[in-house]
Amino acid sequence: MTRQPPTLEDVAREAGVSRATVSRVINGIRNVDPAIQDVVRGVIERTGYTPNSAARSLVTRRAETIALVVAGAGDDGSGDSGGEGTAFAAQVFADPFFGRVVDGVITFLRPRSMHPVLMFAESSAARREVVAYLRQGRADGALIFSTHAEDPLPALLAAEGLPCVLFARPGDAAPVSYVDLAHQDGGRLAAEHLLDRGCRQIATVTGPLSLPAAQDRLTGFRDAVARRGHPCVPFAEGGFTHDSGAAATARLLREHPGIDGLFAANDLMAQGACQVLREHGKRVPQDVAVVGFDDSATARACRPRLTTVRQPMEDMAATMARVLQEHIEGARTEPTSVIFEPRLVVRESA
Amino acid sequence: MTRQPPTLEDVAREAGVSRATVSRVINGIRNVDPAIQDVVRGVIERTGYTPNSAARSLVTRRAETIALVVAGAGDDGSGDSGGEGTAFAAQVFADPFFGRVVDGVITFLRPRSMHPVLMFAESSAARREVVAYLRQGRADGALIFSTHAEDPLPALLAAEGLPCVLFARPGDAAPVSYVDLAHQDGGRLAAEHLLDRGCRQIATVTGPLSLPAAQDRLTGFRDAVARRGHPCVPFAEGGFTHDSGAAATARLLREHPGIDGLFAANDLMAQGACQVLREHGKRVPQDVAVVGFDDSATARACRPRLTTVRQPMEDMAATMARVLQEHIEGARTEPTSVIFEPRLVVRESA
DNA sequence: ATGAAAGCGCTAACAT
DNA sequence: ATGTTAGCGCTTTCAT
Repeated sequence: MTRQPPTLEDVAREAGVSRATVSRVINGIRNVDPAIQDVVRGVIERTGYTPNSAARSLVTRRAETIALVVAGAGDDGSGDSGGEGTAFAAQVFADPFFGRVVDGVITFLRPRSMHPVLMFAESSAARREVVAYLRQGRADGALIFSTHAEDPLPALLAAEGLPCVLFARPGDAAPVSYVDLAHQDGGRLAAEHLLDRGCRQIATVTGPLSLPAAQDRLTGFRDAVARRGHPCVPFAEGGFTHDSGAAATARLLREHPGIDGLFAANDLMAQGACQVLREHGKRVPQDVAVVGFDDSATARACRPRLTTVRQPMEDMAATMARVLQEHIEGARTEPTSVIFEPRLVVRESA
Repeated sequence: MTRQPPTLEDVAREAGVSRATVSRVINGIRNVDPAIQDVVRGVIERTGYTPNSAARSLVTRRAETIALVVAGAGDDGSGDSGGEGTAFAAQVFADPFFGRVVDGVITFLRPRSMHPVLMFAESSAARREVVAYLRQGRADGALIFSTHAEDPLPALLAAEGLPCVLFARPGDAAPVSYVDLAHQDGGRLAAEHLLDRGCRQIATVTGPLSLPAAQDRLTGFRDAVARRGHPCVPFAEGGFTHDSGAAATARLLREHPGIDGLFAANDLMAQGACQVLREHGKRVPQDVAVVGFDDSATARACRPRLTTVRQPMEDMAATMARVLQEHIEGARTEPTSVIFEPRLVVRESA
């Protein structure tokens, strides 16, 4: 029979004051006699008292928790496909990109003693679960990372008036805040670097073109190249995965064996591209220069090390958390957007 | 002024029954007239009622949440070093290994509508935070993944009687449940494969030898090799990171240029090893066969694809969640341990 | 500056 | 089978 943990009541009795006073001391509210404060703090220390957070949330209506949701495709119009986990998680975390996101989020949350709950919204059942979670007050808001455009989740949340902030501009112009990168500028940076290096036949492996981000990187790249006198750029669509990058590069090479410069829309694909190039007897960067995107851990780990367009993921994620917090506190009522600038990191591949 | 969300009371009034009855319907408790059930469900549907989870937790004393904690070194005896995030997160997620963990955990949690809160415990302040979190009742238990042995966290939790399950046997024999891999068998698998392949001069790049897992992999490897007539095996200690694997391999090569078989204690290091070998003009696997460990995403992504010892991470993580759940429910009171068997996955590197 | 008292929304005995 | 009642542990007016 382990004894019940002490409550506010216990502390109050022990300290010879009222619950209200103890509560004030705990929440750092002014107007409490310093002497009493000491007594109370002493009792708290001695008893090892910890406030019960359910009781507190019940009255403050705050969970001090936010949902960190990774949203994917999957529209299984069906009802609740129920249980079973999801290789989706492993897939998402395979791109080290997400580690930097978590890092940025934690940096903001920790000093405010808020905490992130990890959620996946890859099916309509899972999306409903996210909405329910917030409506139950288990989280005060959501940070959403969609791997596909046309994600229905933001609109669902907006319709319920639940605070949320997206990573990347929503496809359907839902009225929600978002943080994004100037992807076109990123594409331009890559193009100019390849051009400046003297590449004459350049091509690009894009991300899924249903994603605005992938579109924009392509557009920025293409425009910059056109501005330098190359009217059309061969491209092949990939899926932001290692294997899709390799496959796309193989296709590109079949049509255009003379390529000497390649821009892959993320590092994973750039790595796949380098491998295929090598298999085709091309040296990187001597025969073909390759530029990636993101600057994820893999960019430094592979050989040659990747020259890449870096997104300041940590800052972007922390900013998302900050904006979300403003919405939660009511300090901000209208949706806003914050756009970050990418920068080129030159290593060995180009 | 947005209207308050409906409460149980509202639903009860609307349905013409008592709160208790509505509560019974929601919690699926028998002994409720089917007709009434329908009415109640109708009202819930119409009003969009969602139970407030703080209120529920207050009485059930369950948060339906577990802490997913990644614990690291850092003993800053100092007080609260306070705020600031941690590149620790990015570092941890850089090993795709963790994605599989999340996958396994979610698989178990989701059907039980429990949720994971992500926490990092890399400093003593952060460890205290984890303990406080559980004591506040914000999570019902913790799943702990330590990157270093001698982690003080398990003992702290055990001392408070807070439910937790570790990944890997604790260094200090804290009285807590854990799930682990038969690392020695893994080392043996790697050794036998290299030997069967005909390697004559084999060596190994170990993990941090302060970690029991790294020790065991080495021991299993060494014993198996000895059993086949090779009394001593050269080894170099790494740190489970890509770069440390590369560095350790370089050292090994300096002393033993004739190596023709190499076992790296994880895939990240195996990848680093392959790169260094190539730089030394050695082909993998023709000149040197390389075996990794984990079977993380990188094993399939790098070239040559890694032959590696697979840990069933998803199953292990799901098992951790199951055991934790048993502790939380009180269905299990004594600590237990579950050991999984590794298996060899043969690809191209050996 | 401090205390008394009224809930927050829910579950769980207990009574019927 | 359903309703009544008593809290769960905390914050927060409102008095004093």
